[in-house]
Amino acid sequence: MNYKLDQIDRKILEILQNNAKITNAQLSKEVGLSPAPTLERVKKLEQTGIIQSYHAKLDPAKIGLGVSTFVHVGLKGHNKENIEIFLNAIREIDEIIECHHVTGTGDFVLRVIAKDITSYQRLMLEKVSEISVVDNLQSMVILSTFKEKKSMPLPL
Amino acid sequence: MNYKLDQIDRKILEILQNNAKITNAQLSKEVGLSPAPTLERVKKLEQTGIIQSYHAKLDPAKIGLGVSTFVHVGLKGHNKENIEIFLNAIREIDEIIECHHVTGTGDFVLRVIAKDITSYQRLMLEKVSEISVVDNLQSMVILSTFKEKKSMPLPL
DNA sequence: ACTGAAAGCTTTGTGTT
DNA sequence: AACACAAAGCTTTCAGT
Repeated sequence: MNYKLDQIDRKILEILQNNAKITNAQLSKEVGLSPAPTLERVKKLEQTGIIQSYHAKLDPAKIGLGVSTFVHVGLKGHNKENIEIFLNAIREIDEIIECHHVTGTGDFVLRVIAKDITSYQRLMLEKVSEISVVDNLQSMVILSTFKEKKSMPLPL
Repeated sequence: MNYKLDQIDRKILEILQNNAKITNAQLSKEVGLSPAPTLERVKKLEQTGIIQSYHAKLDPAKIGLGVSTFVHVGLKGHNKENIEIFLNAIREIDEIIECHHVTGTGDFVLRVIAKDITSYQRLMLEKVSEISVVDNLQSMVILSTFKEKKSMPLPL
């Protein structure tokens, strides 16, 4: 499932990844089309699912979320049942904002966000460690973030 | 720098994190205010920087980006100069969409996205490994993503 | 924080190149 | 496909309450 995007489509995608709130009038100017066909292209990109959704990005620090981490999780077994148990538990925990199944030493990588180290520690001890199928945990606290592109490279 | 948000502000933030394209009219209905004061609150949240930006989220698979990874990077030394050299090199590489300085075994965690395993391998071998201050690399390929919340937990 | 009105823009549709 | 133009519908702003 791969679509043929021309140069204009790519430009639209690049712009909307970085600024979803741009008006269609402005967007059309930047890509060099008139408003009508520009909007048509955006609609098509949405309908085909190339554009999945639009999100506001908040500043974690300003809403009292000072701690952001990656956590490597090893499970006690790699069978389907254990994975299901783990995922069901993960789904219930609001502070876990991402959960990826990965190759390598651990089985899963989590992205966790919390108010401070104290509440992070309590979260990990009381909730994540307590999941029956969890064997081992390794936390990496993010000290600072140097790059956080909201746009992906568009190939071809 | 922390702001006092009431229940309505939190509801606005929650909604906009999940759907930045909602109209003000609809948003005002969902939070139970009329359009004018609702818009005022959104503007204030933008001005204070609590809302940082708005982004379109694309489907990587549909634009031909099949490989997404985490990479742990260890540097040859933890001094300022080496870190600067590393960050300057990282900034130039489009496929690296995130770079975090973290505690733990490695020094940095990267988020990398590429067309396929072949081009990923070439990217790592020819570009990332070649950075003079890089000592060791460990890639974890994301097999699947089970949770990817675009909204963070709002404390209090 | 609300209502109500006015201005401006977005968006849609038609006909044309 | 894209354009220009016009019409309809929102969004947004600005009064006054």
